[in-house]
Amino acid sequence: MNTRDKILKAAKTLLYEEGFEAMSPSKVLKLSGAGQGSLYHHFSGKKELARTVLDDVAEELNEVAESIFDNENYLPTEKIELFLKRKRNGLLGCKLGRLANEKAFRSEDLRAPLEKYFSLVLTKIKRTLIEGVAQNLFKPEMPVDSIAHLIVASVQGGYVVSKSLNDDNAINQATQGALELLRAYKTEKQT
Amino acid sequence: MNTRDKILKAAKTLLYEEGFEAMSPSKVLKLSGAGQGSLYHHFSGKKELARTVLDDVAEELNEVAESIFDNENYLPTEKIELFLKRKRNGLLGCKLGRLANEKAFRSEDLRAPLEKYFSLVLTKIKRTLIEGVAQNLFKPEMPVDSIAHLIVASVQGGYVVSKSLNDDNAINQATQGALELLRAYKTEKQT
DNA sequence: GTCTATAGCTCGATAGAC
DNA sequence: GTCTATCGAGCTATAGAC
Repeated sequence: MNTRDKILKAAKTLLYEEGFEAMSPSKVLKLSGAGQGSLYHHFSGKKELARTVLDDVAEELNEVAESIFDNENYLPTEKIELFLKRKRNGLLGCKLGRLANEKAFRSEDLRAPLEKYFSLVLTKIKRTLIEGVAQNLFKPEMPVDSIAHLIVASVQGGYVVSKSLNDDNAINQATQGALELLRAYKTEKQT
Repeated sequence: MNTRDKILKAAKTLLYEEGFEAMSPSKVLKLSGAGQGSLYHHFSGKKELARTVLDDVAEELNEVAESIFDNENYLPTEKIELFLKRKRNGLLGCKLGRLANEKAFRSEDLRAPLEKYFSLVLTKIKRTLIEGVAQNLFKPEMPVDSIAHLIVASVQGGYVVSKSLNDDNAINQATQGALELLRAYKTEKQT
């Protein structure tokens, strides 16, 4: 692995585990094994390094979402279920959502990967719900927009509650709750 | 207002607006107008200052929750509705939940106020749901534990999504979604 | 109890040899 | 392209006058 990639890998780990503010260039360089100047040879600074990492992370998470929601092997109802039933460790957190509260993410350049990912996921879920209604799997009165938001929020909020309670399972209870509630919007066509 | 209170007030503002890491003692002192030594006369350091502020914030938020869930004037269904319909500005964030992802909050001493508040709220919501079932307002098959988690997560996750999208209303869509889904668990006794 | 001065450290970033 | 050395600024905390 070349120096640039080693730096990116170290930055990715630190962004996930400690966040942006705590990811100091010196920590990145120490973890990557690279020398001091290398970071500023490959990147204009800490911000650009983080942005490069986060564009990559957003792409990864988007591929996970695609593997569920753009997969023709599943029914709309199954897609929603698969997304909500993913096993998540609440004490780790979402690689993007965990950063949303940091001061630096009020600026467009750092927030952009978060906006891109959440927009995409919300769109995919909304479309899936609409398809479910069209296929008579969900009841027609389903408010797709607000329910798409709720589904995403149940994951992100689950992480927050898990971390606050130091309970890795709180997030799974939240997504389980969303799943239970959604059942009521299924038609009799369902098992 | 005495110096200690001025310092607490400034720290409270900065914790809410910028978080713990970004709340430097120098900023606190500048905002409060107090001199350098005062902070360390009244508090052992930055951590104890934050803990004092957060115990206070947890108490405030708990009083809000009590005003809804421990109020005999409302039906259980109305209590849940009031909680979910509170107008929230998604770009501000929860004074406690916004801190959950910071590194310093992995230690017990800083996390304690967050755990206390979320435990209390979850307990109150769960109890309210159980009362609702007992009064035949909610259907008996309602899974109260996971739904209580979902309700809290819809708020906390709503803030995360709002900040990520820079959309102050995303949180209201998420809580609205929770409300819509809950409707299906209401009995015919409801209007 | 409040102030000014300053310690020791780490931050993000730069200079310049090789 | 990678390294070592170092900058100025801001960090958390302490010393000591009043």
